[in-house]
Amino acid sequence: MGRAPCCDKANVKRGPWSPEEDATLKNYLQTHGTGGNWIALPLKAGLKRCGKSCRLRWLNYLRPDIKHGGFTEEEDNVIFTLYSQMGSRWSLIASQLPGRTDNDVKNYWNTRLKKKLLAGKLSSFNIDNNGGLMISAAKKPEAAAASLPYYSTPLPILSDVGYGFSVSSSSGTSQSLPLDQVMRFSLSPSCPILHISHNNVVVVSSQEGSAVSDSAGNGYVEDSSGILVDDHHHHHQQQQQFNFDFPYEFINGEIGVPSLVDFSHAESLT
DNA sequence: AAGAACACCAACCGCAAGGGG
DNA sequence: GCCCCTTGCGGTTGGTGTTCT
Repeated sequence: MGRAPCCDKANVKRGPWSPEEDATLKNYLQTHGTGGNWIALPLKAGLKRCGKSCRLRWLNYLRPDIKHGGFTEEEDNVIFTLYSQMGSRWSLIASQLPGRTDNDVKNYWNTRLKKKLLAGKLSSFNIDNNGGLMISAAKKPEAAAASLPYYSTPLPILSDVGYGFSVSSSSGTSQSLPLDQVMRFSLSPSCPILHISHNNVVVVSSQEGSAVSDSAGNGYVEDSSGILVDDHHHHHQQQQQFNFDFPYEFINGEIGVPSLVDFSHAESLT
């Protein structure tokens, strides 16, 4: 036996809310409040809706302080900065944006902001007291020693950006990038962080299962864990794994590489 | 003009956390 | 400490509108 459903699904209305239902819910809440129990609320208010549905409708749409309409560039940058630090904690991100709901922020990110970021159109980011906003999947000792900030959340925003490596310039143009150029920046084995910029170029990794090749025609594939491997070695069961394993920082709106990064691993590619 | 593809977003679902008995 | 219930959250879905071919 699983958990009992929160309401009798056969006897509740689902789908879009009618203006009449909105008015009923709004009037009830403005008169009585939630009463501390959303589950019992629809019955008291005379609505044939699930309590969860009522709560969602109120929080995401009917609340008087909700801000409807487009996001400002300032809001974009707040969302991106916070997402970079904490990942998809939409409620926390939304709490920093008055009038915005977690659902709003989440939808906005998924439908627009990801693309905006990849097109290189985000104009500015916060730089913290240590001079950089760092993004990485794992703590790196050198960064810790240098007192650089680190965050444990990877950059999932890049997980579905497309296939192969591509380059977005700050002017918004995009082109594919030979892997041997990418490998100037892809340095050491272990963590699949896949986004980095250098000299105003942003490099974005591929999705799982895609393949890329360098200018000499050597093939590379991503293995089942999303790690980029040399296709030749892959087939000979001598896998070499190449990943980004260093912190990034935002410098003038670009993601930059701190000077402490050791590029020596890159040599193993050629 | 019509169908397909894409974009947007409201709403739903399931899970986890927290609180009360 | 355990169980049950409610709430809050994040991921996902599906309907609708818009743009493209």
